[in-house]
Amino acid sequence: MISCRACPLRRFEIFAPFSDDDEAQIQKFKVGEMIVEAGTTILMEGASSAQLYTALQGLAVRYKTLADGQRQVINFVFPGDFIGLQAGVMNEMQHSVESTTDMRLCVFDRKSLWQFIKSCPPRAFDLAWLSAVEEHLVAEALTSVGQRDAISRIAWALLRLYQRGDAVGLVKPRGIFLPFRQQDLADAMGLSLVHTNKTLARLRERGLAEWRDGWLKIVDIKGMQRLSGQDPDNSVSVQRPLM
Amino acid sequence: MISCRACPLRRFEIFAPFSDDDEAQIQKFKVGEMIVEAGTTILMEGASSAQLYTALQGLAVRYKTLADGQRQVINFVFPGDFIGLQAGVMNEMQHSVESTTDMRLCVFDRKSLWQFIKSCPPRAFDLAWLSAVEEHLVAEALTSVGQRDAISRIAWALLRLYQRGDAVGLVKPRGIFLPFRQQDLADAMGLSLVHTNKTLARLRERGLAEWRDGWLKIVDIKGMQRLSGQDPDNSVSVQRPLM
DNA sequence: CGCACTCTTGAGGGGGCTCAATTAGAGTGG
DNA sequence: CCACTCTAATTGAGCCCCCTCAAGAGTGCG
Repeated sequence: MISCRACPLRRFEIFAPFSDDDEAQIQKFKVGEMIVEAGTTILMEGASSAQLYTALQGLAVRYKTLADGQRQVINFVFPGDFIGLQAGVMNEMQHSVESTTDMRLCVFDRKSLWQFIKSCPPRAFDLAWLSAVEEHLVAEALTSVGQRDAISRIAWALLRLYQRGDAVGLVKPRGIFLPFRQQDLADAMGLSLVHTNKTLARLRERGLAEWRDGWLKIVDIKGMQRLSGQDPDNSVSVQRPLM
Repeated sequence: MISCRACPLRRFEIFAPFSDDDEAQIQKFKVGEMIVEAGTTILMEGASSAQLYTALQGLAVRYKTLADGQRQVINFVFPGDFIGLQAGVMNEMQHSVESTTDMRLCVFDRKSLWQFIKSCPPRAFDLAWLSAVEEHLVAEALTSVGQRDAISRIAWALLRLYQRGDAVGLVKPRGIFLPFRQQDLADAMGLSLVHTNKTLARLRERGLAEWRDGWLKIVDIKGMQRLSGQDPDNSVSVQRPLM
């Protein structure tokens, strides 16, 4: 088991720096690691999980399922994301989390969350911080889905995925490997699978971005930013704590 | 200035109970009250406010503005809602807050938030809790906007507004007074003003709900729940802390 | 009385939907 | 080694929901 000190995520500047004391506290809170295969349901809507997690490696999808089987993808999970805060703080998850790839997760015990907070109040602040960042991301998605047409939405989503991956070192020379299905992207942006597919083709034809066989390549960043309505100045991702 | 002990919001069961000690701590954190007129911008996107607020009376709208002037309403603000957590925890608001009616707000000093957390760990936990509830509400809106058609979205929104108002005692025999504009509802649900208006008319004709001159009356709750895709069992709102 | 704001209603067009069929790739088992 | 199955991506056809444009009514206010 990797110690928090040696956690490879810590070097990325998107994460707020740790004091040695913070580190010691969080190390005590950590109870182990978990490895799951692609396609595993890590947390289930309505469940009251005994564990909370931080994603260390791999990708996942957070989604809500409706009575008629429709699915809304709330967000994509990247390394460093804290999973299960809702269950920890309210008593029940309001959405499910399913791994898209094999994953390695840092495991925390829900019961000791309270103890953890008492011993280290500043970390409670971090919990709120994490949650506020999460809300911000969901609000941005809502804005995109509510106000923009298909090509802008898809451009926005691809750009966000790219930036989030970049912040945790996932970008390689040939692009970034994001093995989500087109259906996941469609369910995230409130579009049909068919129209998502056609819109991806349009982005390719217009020389803006390519996403084939899981590999995403942003060809024209400026063009993508313009299309997605993203402010180039504000494209720097917000810093947030790592638990 | 009303003391926290006498706060009229405390009696509503949607809010998690206070211990006397909690109350004393939060009273120290409170620095005053603020009255604003309808149409006031309380917090501005991009700003780093020195104050945080809890709405005591009146209604407001949280929204993001896009470069081209489009607007996405993220959520509606009801009494008991904490405003400005983003500014308190990240350094900048990611959306604006504008009052729809005259409002009375409880004012907290941002600088002392840190002190408050240290002195009262349980309340630090509440901050995370509040933030998680807020994220949940936004995720629900995203689900509605992303997956449902116009009439379902509007039905969902009206039902949510009604339930949220009911939880803080705003429902009168003739209904609930919600003086938002149709444009606000349209911007919240990602619909045009025109289509929102026509959809409201359809809800009226079908004997489901009426919203005229600011007064909202849910005529057929079961029908509205069915239409909005809301689970009747789950319609009870989640409990949350009051700051 | 003119201006501004909000709500309302009609008309026409298009963006994104559903239905349907095809291709490609990965298992799986005989 | 090849049928068979299953999943994911792709492409075409037709249609409808919701968009925009436009005009009008009701209300409050300077």
